[in-house]
Order: sequence, then C-alpha cells, then structure tokens
Amino acid sequence: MSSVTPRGAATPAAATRMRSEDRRELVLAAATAVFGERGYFGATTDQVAKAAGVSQPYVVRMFGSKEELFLAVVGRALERLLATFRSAIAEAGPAGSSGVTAVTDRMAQSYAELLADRGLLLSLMHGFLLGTEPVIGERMRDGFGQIYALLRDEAGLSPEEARVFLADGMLLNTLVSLQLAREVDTDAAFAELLACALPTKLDLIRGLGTAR
Amino acid sequence: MSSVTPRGAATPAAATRMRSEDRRELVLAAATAVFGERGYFGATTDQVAKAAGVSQPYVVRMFGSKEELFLAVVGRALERLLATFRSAIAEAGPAGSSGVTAVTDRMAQSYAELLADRGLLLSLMHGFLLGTEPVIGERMRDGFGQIYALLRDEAGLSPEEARVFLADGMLLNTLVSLQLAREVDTDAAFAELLACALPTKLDLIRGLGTAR
DNA sequence: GTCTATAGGGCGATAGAC
DNA sequence: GTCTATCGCCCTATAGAC
Repeated sequence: MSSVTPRGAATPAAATRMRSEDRRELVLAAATAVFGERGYFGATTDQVAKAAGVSQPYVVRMFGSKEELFLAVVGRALERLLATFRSAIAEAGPAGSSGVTAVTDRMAQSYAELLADRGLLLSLMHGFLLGTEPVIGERMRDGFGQIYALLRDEAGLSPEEARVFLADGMLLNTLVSLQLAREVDTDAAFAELLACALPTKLDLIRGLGTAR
Repeated sequence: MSSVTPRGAATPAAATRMRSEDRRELVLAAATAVFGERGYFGATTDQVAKAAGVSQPYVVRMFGSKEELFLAVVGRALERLLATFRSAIAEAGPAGSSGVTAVTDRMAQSYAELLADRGLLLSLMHGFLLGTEPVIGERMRDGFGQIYALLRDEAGLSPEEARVFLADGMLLNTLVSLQLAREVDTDAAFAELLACALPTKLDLIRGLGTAR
C-alpha cells in the first residue's frame, strides 16, 4: 500500500517513519477523536498516545501540556470549520444574491459532512461547555465569535438567521454525541426526530453511531 | 436567621444540623453546580463536598460512587425540567387549542427561568455529550427521549416544532456555558447575538456570567 | 450519620538513554 | 525525534473512630 522506509519493521503500530509535521498531524487527529468522545477532562494523554501509536510522554512533549494540546485541537477544528463554510459560501453566493436558503442549505450540508471527521465538531462542542475555564474558555469564546462573524459578514445572514443556523448546529452536535442513532431501529420517536433533524444524513449518522 | 439546634457551634460551614433528606438535597444541589461547570470528568467529589460543606468521603458514601452521584444529579434535573414544562403546558394549553406559539413561548420562558438553578441545565448538557459512556450515555438517551415525548405528546408539537424548540434550547445552553455575556459590553457582535437569542433574558444571563 | 486517616490507582509531566 | 522509566500529585473509595 503505502511506501515503507528502509528502517521500517521495528516501528510501533500503524505509524512507520514519517515527517515530523505529518506525525504532529497524526497526533492531532487522534487527539481530536479522543477529546471529541470524552471531553477535555475525560480524555487522557495516554489514550491519545495509544490512538496515535506513539508514547504518552511524546504527546506531552510535542505540545507542552495537555491543555495546549486541546487548544491545538480546537484551533485546527475551527480552522477547518471556517474554511468549509467559506467554500460553501463561495459556491452558493452570500444571502443577498440568490435567497437565504441557498447559502444556509449549502453550509448545513458542509457542516454535516464535517461530522465524518471524527470528533472535530464534538471537540469544539465540549470546549463550548467549558466557558468557566480561564484559558480554554477565553479561546472558545473567541472561536465562537469568529463563527458568528462569518455567518453575519461573509454569509450575509441576519442576526436571527445566524441564530437559527447556530441553534441547528448545536442540536446536531448533541444528537450525534448522544448517539441517538443507536436506538433508531427500536425507538420510533428517535427515528422521527432524526429524520426531521437530519433530512438527508440519516445513513451518515447511523454509521457514526455504530462504528465503535 | 434560621433555627440553630442545641448542638450547634461546632458543625462545619453553612450547614448546621438538618434532616438527612435535606442534607442529601444540599449535596445534590452542590453537585449540580459543580457538574454543570466542569462536567462529569472535570468535577471532583472533593469540589462537591466543599461546595456542600461536608467531607469528601461522605459524599461518596451517600451515593455509592461518583457515577451514581452524577446519575442522581441528572435524574433530579430531568424531573424538574419535565415538571416545569408540564406547568407551562397546563397554563398555556397544548398546541392544538390556542396556537403553537402560546405553548412554546410559555415553555421557553420556563426554560430560561430554570437557568437560575445553577448548573441544572448544564449538567444535563454535559451528560448529553457523553453518549459513548456505557451507563451515563444510556441514561441520557432515555432522558432526552422523555423530553422529546413530552414535547410531542403533551405539548402537542409537531416533529418539526419539537426539533426547533430543542435546537433553541441547545443553543441557549451553549451560550450560557460559554459565558458570552462576559464580553457583551465590549463585543458588539456578542451583544447582538444574545439580544436575538434571549429576547427578554439578557439581564438574567448577564447576572449568571458575572457572578463567579 | 459524619468525620479523619489513608490506601490504591491513575494521570500529567520530567529525566535521561538511544 | 522518540522511547523507557519514573516521580509526585490528585482523586476515588475504603476503614474505622466518634
């Protein structure tokens, strides 16, 4: 499949030799998944290390501390979220040109697609719930402000339209994290809610709920 | 102020002698506040104990384990939430009778008032984000299902109306937890969003944001 | 019923070899 | 750059006195 370096063979699990930048990205992706599931406090640097196939002290060394690792995770998540929204806006044009629903629908679709990036949106969500943490809270307020500014200034949404869009996003995060899809086959009410909240993405959510 | 028992004087801080049921309620209220701020993993039984003015081992003894304490907290929170909604429905009548907005507005007002109970809604919110936890996750799915069932069957909302109501609630929780109100005076965008998301409750939120 | 003392385990971070 | 070994703290839970 992928190229194996001359030194190969003795290196850990999934990770054969690679550029340090790639390895940093690998650890960030692993950390995103772990923080997304258990939150900042619930996740351990050892869980991240095992998920990335490196040693626990190396994870800490790489980022300085667990808190800085979390800040890097949410920073990266925010970057991707904003970039994805900008692509959507570029495709659909801002709200002024061809109606509001063109942009919001396109952005909502982008948002749902970001769910495929395991833990990315849920790491942000966990962060949003830690507003009283001195460092993390400040960072999350700033990030939330960037999202709101994009919706207003770049997507061209009104305050009310932006509010509704954000509310839908928060519900989506909650439903995914709750893994409601787990009982979608046995609970008619959950099936009804999910069908309503995720018109076209039921299969995607179902996949996320079971793949553990 | 309140009655002091004969033994008084030597007992801890805020808590003079009281019935064990009252003390259990005191600990539950303290735990609700702590779990609401830091979540299940971030909260420690010692923080709960200090907030309640009792010893840490006593908190554990009382509920068996930290996990059972959390389950008691979210169980109590859910009870109160459902009871509050039922009062609102009783006052406004279900959606069929006098239009949908009568019930939803009354329930939304009730919901905002529950924010005064420190940590009650945020403990639930933290729980919703732990859907992958075996015991807690199952309990939270069940609780969420109860809320949805109430909105549909008792409040008489359509699936779409229930979805919008839930989405607004999730955004409200997020904004409160983020403590966006903290910067409402220096950040015009935050002020705009909060004014839009919390039409009549800006002062309430402001109070929550600063009182720490 | 409630406390003090403490055991036992896990976690983040550091030291130092390779 | 990455690992192994390990320290020291903090946290949950138990034991046992009052």
